[in-house]
Amino acid sequence: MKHSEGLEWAIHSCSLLAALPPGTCLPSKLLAEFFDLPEAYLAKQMQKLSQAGIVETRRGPRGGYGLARPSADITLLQMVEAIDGDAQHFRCTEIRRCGPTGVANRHYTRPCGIARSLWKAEAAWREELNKVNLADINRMGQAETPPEQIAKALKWFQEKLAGA
Amino acid sequence: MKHSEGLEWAIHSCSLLAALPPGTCLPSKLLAEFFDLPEAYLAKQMQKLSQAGIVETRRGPRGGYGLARPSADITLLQMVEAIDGDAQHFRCTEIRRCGPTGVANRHYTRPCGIARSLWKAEAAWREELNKVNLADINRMGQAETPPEQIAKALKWFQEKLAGA
DNA sequence: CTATTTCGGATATATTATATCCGCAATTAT
DNA sequence: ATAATTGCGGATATAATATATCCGAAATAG
Repeated sequence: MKHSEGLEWAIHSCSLLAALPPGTCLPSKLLAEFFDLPEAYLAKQMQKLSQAGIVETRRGPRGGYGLARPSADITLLQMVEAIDGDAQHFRCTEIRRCGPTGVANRHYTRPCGIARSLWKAEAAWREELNKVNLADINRMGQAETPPEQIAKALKWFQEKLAGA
Repeated sequence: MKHSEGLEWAIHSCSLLAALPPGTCLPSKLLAEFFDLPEAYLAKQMQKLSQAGIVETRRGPRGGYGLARPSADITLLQMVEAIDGDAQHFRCTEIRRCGPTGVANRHYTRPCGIARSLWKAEAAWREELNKVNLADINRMGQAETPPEQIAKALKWFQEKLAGA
């Protein structure tokens, strides 16, 4: 019961794209360098975001990944589901029907209380994730990121994009 | 991002113990037979419940597992954490501090908005799980379990406990 | 005291996650 | 056109975790 490590990478990458001027396109090489992450595996995460329609890709020189929608229209839930999948965390195998005291399937009309309770909690979790979007995250980021880092990052991108 | 399969087994086993007369003690062999599950692995789940103080164990003849507390005092969250662990699902590795634009650790005063948002959603999930206890689950079970199965189970236990 | 029952830690196997590599297709700058 | 860049998808290797089993130690009934 845990998130994949790539989730953190993917969300931070989206957050970075949202912080830069709209339409900015960053290749996986640059993203990996910025966060000091393994490029090939980060690219796999971005690929998942692309398949989910969260980022758009541009191939070829000057290509890379860019947000497919305004940051306010990309929720945390969408990113989480893109990376970790949208399957329910609890999969009921209906063991209540098994064993010597089980009865015919038609007698079971709805999921058992255990499954319903666990699914209800999952729903609360998803609801909370759906309340937060990339714009919110970047507002928080602006308040909590050290000014020194913001300056450093601005300078770094200027040099990188100028050099290319 | 998913629950272990043993979670379903553990909760159903607790639910069964709560449904039987207080103080009832069932060995893993009987539990496994009742749900048609692999005995050795089910015992592992019960072991976790025991280590978490949810069930008490009695070794030797006539031994087995029994609830350590009244069913109203055992929450779904406690059982979930006993089986799947109580670690946070999202582990922040602070990649914001890495790479060429990171600054000294002392400049970061609190977790980033991404981690806080994900943890908040987890908190909502735990809160929901903590609202439900074993007594609730069994009330639900009484309403949704086919009467045919209840009768069958009663008979099965009578025979089993008489034969022993 | 002894035989039996049952739990619990150690161990093995299977599955999944993590990480990498390479050829291909698409795009762009020259 | 051509060469260079970049993402995509498949194939593969390794690490971590979940799943499953076994056997010894502990406890009890008789």
